[in-house]
Amino acid sequence: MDRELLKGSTPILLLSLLTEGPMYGYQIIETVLERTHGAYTLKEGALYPALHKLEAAEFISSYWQTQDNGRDRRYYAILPAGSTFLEAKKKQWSQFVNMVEGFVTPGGSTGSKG
Amino acid sequence: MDRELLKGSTPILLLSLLTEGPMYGYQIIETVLERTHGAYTLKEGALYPALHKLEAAEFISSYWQTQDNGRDRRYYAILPAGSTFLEAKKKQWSQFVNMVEGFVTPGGSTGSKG
DNA sequence: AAGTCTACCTCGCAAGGCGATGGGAAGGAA
DNA sequence: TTCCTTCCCATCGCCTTGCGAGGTAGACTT
Repeated sequence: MDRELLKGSTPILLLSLLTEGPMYGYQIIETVLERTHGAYTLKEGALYPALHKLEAAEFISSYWQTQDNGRDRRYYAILPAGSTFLEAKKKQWSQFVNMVEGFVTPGGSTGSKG
Repeated sequence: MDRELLKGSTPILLLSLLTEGPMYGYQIIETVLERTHGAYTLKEGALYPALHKLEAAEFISSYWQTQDNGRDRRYYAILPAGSTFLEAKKKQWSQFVNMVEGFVTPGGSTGSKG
């Protein structure tokens, strides 16, 4: 997986994931790993800064939760503003994909959805 | 258009464009502008370094050509190695798109093509 | 006690796009 | 001639983002 391709798409990934419910960092990494069948390992050095940035922008919120074994985990949950932002990002995403595909397959569908 | 999304996709754009025939820098900028109906302006600060890098990697070659009016233009043409590279990049691209879409639409098609 | 797993986080680096800036030639207007 | 616009090339510093490496620490296993 080309890392450069990832740049800018991490917020979409994170926000989409959190739409399904609150998750904690380590869980996010594992989930991404599972769903991509090991193809993409979200790195901690990318995840945590991204999460913090999203929280600073008030697109997500976090709270610590203690497990039965006494360990604490920091959960992240999406906020309404985050959902709005996600929708906008999704539109940008499909426009972007359509644009690239338009060049890759000039004869094909330039795409009218989005 | 989110610039961060662009990172890493410029070589695909450039190589795809050059597959249609040799082009010069200014022409590439104009073509992208036209085809995206003004949505995406390929910046010179992104274009030329990318072109030079592609040439250094021997994926494209360049030659100066004098016009009727005496002005010189630097044309870029794709090389066989560039075509091979493009195909690999395209595969990466669709895998990447599939991955992101898999998260954006968890219930939808996780995608089996690519 | 040592090792492993979970779970958090930060730092320095590299890569790539952007805005700014600059050089220079052709062509038309004043 | 001078000025402006268009065409055409290119570089530089800045910013953002992902990555590898490193650090902290509690719980459980050996």
